[in-house]
Amino acid sequence: MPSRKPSEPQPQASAPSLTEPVEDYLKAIYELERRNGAAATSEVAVALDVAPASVTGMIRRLAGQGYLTHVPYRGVQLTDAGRRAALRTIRRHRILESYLTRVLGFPWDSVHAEAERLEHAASDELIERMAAALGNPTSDPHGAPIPTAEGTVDQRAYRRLADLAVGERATMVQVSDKNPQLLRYLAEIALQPGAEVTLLARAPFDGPLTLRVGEAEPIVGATLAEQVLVEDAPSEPVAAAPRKSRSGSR
Amino acid sequence: MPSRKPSEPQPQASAPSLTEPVEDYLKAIYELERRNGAAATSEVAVALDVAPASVTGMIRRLAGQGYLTHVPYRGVQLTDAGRRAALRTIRRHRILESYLTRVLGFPWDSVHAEAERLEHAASDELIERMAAALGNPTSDPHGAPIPTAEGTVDQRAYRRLADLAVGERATMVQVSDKNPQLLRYLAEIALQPGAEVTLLARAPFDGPLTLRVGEAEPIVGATLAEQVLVEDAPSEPVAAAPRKSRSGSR
DNA sequence: GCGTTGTTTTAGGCTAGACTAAACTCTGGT
DNA sequence: ACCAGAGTTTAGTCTAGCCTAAAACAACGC
Repeated sequence: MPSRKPSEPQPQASAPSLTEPVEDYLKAIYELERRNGAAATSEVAVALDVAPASVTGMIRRLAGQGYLTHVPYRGVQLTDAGRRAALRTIRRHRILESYLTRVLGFPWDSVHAEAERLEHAASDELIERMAAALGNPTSDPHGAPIPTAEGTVDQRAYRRLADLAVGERATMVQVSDKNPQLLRYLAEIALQPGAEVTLLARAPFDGPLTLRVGEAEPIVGATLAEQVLVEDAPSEPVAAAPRKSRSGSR
Repeated sequence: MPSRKPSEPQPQASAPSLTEPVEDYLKAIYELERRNGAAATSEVAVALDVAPASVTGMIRRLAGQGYLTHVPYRGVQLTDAGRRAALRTIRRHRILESYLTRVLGFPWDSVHAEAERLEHAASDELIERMAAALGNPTSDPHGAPIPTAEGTVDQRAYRRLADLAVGERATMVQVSDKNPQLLRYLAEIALQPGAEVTLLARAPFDGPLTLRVGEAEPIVGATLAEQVLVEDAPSEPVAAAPRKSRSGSR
């Protein structure tokens, strides 16, 4: 029977035990830093739906605890400790999403919210048992890479569906898990990780794109195409013979 | 953005969304009320490991929100709303315990702590999917009855192992989930829900009891025997009559 | 080089939930 | 019938995390 005296400074063995808000801040800062090189106060505020002043306050505390460095008016960057904590949370989130969809049959557009709450409550033991039950997957249902327990992640950058050249074929690899409507629509047109997709046509002025996914030829907006990441399709069995190469990819 | 005025009696639409501490208080009060008829401030304080003064404060707030009635210096009792909320949390807890042991292979002595945290984070959807995956079980791994989603529970009272007469045979049905050491020991001697147990001898003055469980004849202390609940064994060792009643309420 | 604009920080408050210390109330023993 | 001790409540603080309003700052256009 472990005696409880929760008000004392803990032995700090290996359980700093971050609060939910702290885990959320670190996770959000990690993602912003990945995308933009650094995280601005206002960006964090938007990501977490809190006032900018609240972010400043939290940031000062986290800097004091060694999770990040803050140059006033310049932005924040995670320290190694901060990055480790963020990746741990992200790992939990993605394993939970995987388990909920693959084992419990949740639709892929509803697992984000559920994982967002469970990631703070689940023990390492539970997470690793779920991972094992899934055969230690390397990506979640939306194609996002799952960090290892040691804190390494696949950092590959992918092209956007919007950047394909007309006629080009690719494999869908990833999409953000945060927009249920988008995810439901993608499921409807069968555009999910692993799916083969060909860009058949592109209307001018950022207009809609015509795709081929399986037998169907859905027409999607540019906004959608910017959110879907793809990688080069494995060398094609039969020639799709793209001849009208007029725009350089990239 | 929902409007804010959280300190007033709310219209009570359908999303009261209790906080973790509130759920814990209601659950603890429910259990104490079941056992003792009413819950005393100090009992709640011990159960939740907080100071008695903290309990008084929380109780005043919960009374104001209509979850319980409080007669100063006399104790508290849950209202219907309070009882419903408590049973919801207890249902979640027990379904989680069942899922963790039966599906994810957790040992039965470690699921309590895990469920204690997850019960506040899991959605109804998740709980019901887990319950369905288990075939809607009616009791958890420790034999505690699982309330239905509508809020009814099997309230049968059982005898304690300590109260058997020498020579009497019974079926083990239930034990508290809160003491991991005890649970580990019970697993060692195969004294788990469903096990047949016979009291072979009892030493005087609350001394140790000699049991028969399967082939073994473990000797256990009176304290242990007081925590283990049993029911009359199916009449004869031979001929198991078809018995199905498992849902009697009241 | 200076002011305007937008971002960031400071200052000051609020709530939930916990604490300690002190005051109050109930009850049981003599 | 009283009064001492156990149990309970009040009073006053504390911390985490959020808020708004106002001040400070950076940076860009002219």
